[in-house]
Amino acid sequence: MAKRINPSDPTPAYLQIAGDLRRAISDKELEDGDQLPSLRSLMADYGAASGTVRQALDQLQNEGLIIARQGQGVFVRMPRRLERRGTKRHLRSARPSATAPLEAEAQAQGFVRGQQLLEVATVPAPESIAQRLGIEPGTQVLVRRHLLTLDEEPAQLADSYFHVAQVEGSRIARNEKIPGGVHAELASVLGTPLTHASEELIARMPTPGEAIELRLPRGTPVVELLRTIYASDDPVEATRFLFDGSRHTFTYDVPLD
Amino acid sequence: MAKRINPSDPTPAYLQIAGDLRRAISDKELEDGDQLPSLRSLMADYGAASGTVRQALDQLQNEGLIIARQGQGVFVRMPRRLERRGTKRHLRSARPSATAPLEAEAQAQGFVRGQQLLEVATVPAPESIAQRLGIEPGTQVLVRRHLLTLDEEPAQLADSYFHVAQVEGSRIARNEKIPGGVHAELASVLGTPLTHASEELIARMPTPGEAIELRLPRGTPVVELLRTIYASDDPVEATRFLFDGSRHTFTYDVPLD
DNA sequence: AAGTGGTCTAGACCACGCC
DNA sequence: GCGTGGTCTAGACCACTTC
Repeated sequence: MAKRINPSDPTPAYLQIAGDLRRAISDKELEDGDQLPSLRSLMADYGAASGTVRQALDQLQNEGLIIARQGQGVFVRMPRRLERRGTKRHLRSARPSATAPLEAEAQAQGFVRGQQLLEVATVPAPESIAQRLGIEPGTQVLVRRHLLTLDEEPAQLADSYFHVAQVEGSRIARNEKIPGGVHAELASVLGTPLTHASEELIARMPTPGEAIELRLPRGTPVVELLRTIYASDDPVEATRFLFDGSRHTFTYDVPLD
Repeated sequence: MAKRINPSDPTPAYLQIAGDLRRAISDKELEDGDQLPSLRSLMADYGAASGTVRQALDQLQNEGLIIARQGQGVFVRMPRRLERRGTKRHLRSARPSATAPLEAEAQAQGFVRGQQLLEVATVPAPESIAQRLGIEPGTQVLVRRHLLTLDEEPAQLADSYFHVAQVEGSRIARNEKIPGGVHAELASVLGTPLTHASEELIARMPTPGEAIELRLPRGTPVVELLRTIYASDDPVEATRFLFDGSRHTFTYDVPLD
């Protein structure tokens, strides 16, 4: 490693230090989980003040390359990603109830997947949901909130919204898991199959509240995904997903012509 | 605004300051483009040292909420997003040459879209591309590199890779724009239509180099999208897109059953 | 107790944009 | 010239983890 600041280089010292460390990581001198030199030893190595070295480490944290753990040290961080298939996936009105397909998919990729039903409630529809369900904002809707984990770590929030009139009295409106899956249940309650869905994704930085819910370290973007499910062109479910962006990849099939 | 640090609150002072400013933004006291109080006036307001106020502003920059411009001030930042449709989009082997569909789409959304062909070259295939084209890494492939702009600002990089044998001698291999579009040309060169594509997206923070190429302020994630185009199950093109995550949304249609 | 990262001070000086 | 943000110092003290 360079361990020297070049004063004739106009690059700020903290970026020179960050650059040295970044190169060490991309050259695999330091790999996932490895500990970086301590803040104090970097100060000594480079002859820099603590604030300067901190800036360098902050920079790399914000790039998502390292994670600092108080009392322990600073470590390289390169999490694996779960592939989420947007097509030919789990969305089937008739579903083999052996093992849930999402479960199997995660297992095949070597993850332990967990799912918690956090809440079932009736609430006024948020703007983005109302728009997609084709109702006025503020109309009462039923919401089922889930938290999903990968390898025991929170990785995804999913809030699914339904028209109250369509699901009241059904298992969907009760605070309990639905063994065959919500979509099979929804199709059966409606008496028509679910025909298609549309998905809209954006990437952004999390709000502080979201960062806490998903336990996101600095430098981790989230992917917000809005999925609308239709039965014969009528929107029957709208779900707002919030994914840990560092631990997912999203795939879609696109037919041409 | 609060303008006061509560010493009995265990929340660090810089997060209290950031919280005050964040609330002002989300409550629309400060809107897109508005200038925040200067660093020095915040120091005076809160009775905090410069470093502390800077930490607060850094925090908000990393959330993508504000942008600091040296010599000018700190401003609220909420850019609009271009919708990129993953389905029924521009990918047609026969394409009406009136106005390019992507162009029309951007215009309909009120953006001025620009496109530059940066380079056409033959290079060894990067790992991720080789994998998707079904060839050995390092095999020579033809690449066409584009930079796309929205409202005169760089917003997207796109590197499209082709099998050398399939495109040599065609207009695709020459350093010039292709009026009817690359895909119509590719289908005609191959003598078969393009049948389908797959897209894989990840969200992450940019490398410093990428941040410069796309002129990304701090707190802006990128979306890296790998698209593979097939003609009868044979991969014929692989493109690596890099989007300014703050200025795009991605939409897909998902058929069910 | 010793070592780690996290916060904060009270400055100095630099670089940039605008009038 | 003046006001803006950007970098940096040389510390102090706090919070957390490990032994």
